[in-house]
Amino acid sequence: MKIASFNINGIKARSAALGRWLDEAQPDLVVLQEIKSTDEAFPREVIEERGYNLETHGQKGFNGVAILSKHPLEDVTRGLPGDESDTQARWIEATVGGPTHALRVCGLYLPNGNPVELDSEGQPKGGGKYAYKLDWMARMEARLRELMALEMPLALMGDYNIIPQAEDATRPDAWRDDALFLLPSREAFRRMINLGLTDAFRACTSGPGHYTFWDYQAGAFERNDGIRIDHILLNAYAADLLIDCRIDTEVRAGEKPSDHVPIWAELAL
DNA sequence: ATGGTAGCACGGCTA
Repeated sequence: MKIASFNINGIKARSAALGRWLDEAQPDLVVLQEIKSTDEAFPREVIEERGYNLETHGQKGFNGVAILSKHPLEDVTRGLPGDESDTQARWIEATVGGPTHALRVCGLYLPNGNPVELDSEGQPKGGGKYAYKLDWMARMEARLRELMALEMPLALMGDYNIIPQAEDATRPDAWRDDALFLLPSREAFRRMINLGLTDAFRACTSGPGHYTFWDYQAGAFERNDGIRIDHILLNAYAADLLIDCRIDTEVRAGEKPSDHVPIWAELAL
């Protein structure tokens, strides 16, 4: 089973590009981020006409996530638990059955967190975007602790807005004080990894020069000035089934591309 | 310090 994550940056503007990639890559399951659409306005045709089931968790204008799958999706839940007042659409879960095992999938769009606002003590300012990011990550860790009790394969994938290490950026110095690379961000990411998750990409490929995002501005892609912030994390049941994980870099050179490219993993299930 | 680009939706926010 080939599973993938793609920050589509606006599904209405990206239907053609998504269709081209689906035809080429033939994934079994995809989580999308930044659909920037309500559920009602989502252009479902491009997905459904290719034989995918579709579950959306949308929002007007910003954010929004979705799961598409050739196999039926079961036990779909929407929203990250832990804060009833949080109205941002950034989390969706579903279970998909393969020939041999079922897989629990979480599709996530982790908050960006910029601008970083700190108080006089150097702590994230309450109500600010960086505090929201760290609060959201704490809630994700709590949900992950529940999911780790499931004795079945688990994949958490999406736009994490986290640069895990310096080698995951062309110019790490440029990101030193950015919410994507600040130490508290990377510590919160590592805490989740340390609960027993495998970074599928790093299980298959080491070294610098592998990115999933290039800014639209200043010709970042042409200069290969990128960052690796879209990740597929697997629990041990899923990591034991990992065959390969790759980034579809060439998608960024296509017509009217998203600023992110897809990342996918092949699992033996 | 600014401006550089893009999406949504039509003004300004988000990234």
